[in-house]
Amino acid sequence: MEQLWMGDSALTANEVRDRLAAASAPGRAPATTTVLTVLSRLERKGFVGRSRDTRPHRYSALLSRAEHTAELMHEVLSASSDRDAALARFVGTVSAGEANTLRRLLDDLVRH
Amino acid sequence: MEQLWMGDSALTANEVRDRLAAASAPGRAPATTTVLTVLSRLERKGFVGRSRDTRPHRYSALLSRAEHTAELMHEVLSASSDRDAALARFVGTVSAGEANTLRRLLDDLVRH
DNA sequence: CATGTTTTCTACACGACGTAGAACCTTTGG
DNA sequence: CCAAAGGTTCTACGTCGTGTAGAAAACATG
Repeated sequence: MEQLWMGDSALTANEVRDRLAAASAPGRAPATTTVLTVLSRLERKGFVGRSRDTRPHRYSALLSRAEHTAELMHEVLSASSDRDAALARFVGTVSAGEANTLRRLLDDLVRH
Repeated sequence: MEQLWMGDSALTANEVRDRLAAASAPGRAPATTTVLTVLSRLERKGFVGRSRDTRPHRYSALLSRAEHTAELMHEVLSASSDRDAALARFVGTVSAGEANTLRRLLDDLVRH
């Protein structure tokens, strides 16, 4: 359900419904109220924000997809008692390409 | 509920119950059947294995805590459309100490 | 103010989970 | 060999998150 956030930003409930309808199978088009319910719940959980002043409220993701993923990874890692061991296992199973990406990222970190 | 697995390994349901009782508040001691139910569910989900031949069945975690955490991190990462962006965000928010840990781990990767 | 649009309220089904009693199976002391 | 003790499975209930949406309330506007 979050997929659409990460795409653009600040959409109305109806725009979201339309995109969902377009993206999913013909029959699987959710009602606007459904979208609004989900949106409200996501707002309560702090995942999306909305402009209450404009009339058709506009919703937007508070965190980008990447940020959200990174935050989740941190949560998962924090839940582990031995963070270093978990990191080791993690690094030990990334692809070669991703290992290189990580190296580059860490190098960039050094130069502030 | 998994915490105990990661501690030792191959425990009976009663041993698990005892440890839970010891570890949690006095009143909060789960019944043995509760432990067995949870254990069975975890087995069904592939998180724990059990020796069905020995009479008090012995249960053990199939993955260590660290392995499990690493696997979860990979799942989270895989759910992201832009893995590199997510990794970048992740690396950008680790502590300095963990950044060093990562560097060391990546270096070790090179020497097989 | 009537009508169409937007949002909130309320509600239901479903599955995951913690919880555990009842019933069933196994072992073992007598 | 059998009954009691111990272990395991079956069944079940309450709670929670989530997808779903109708009914009702709030609004904008001609």
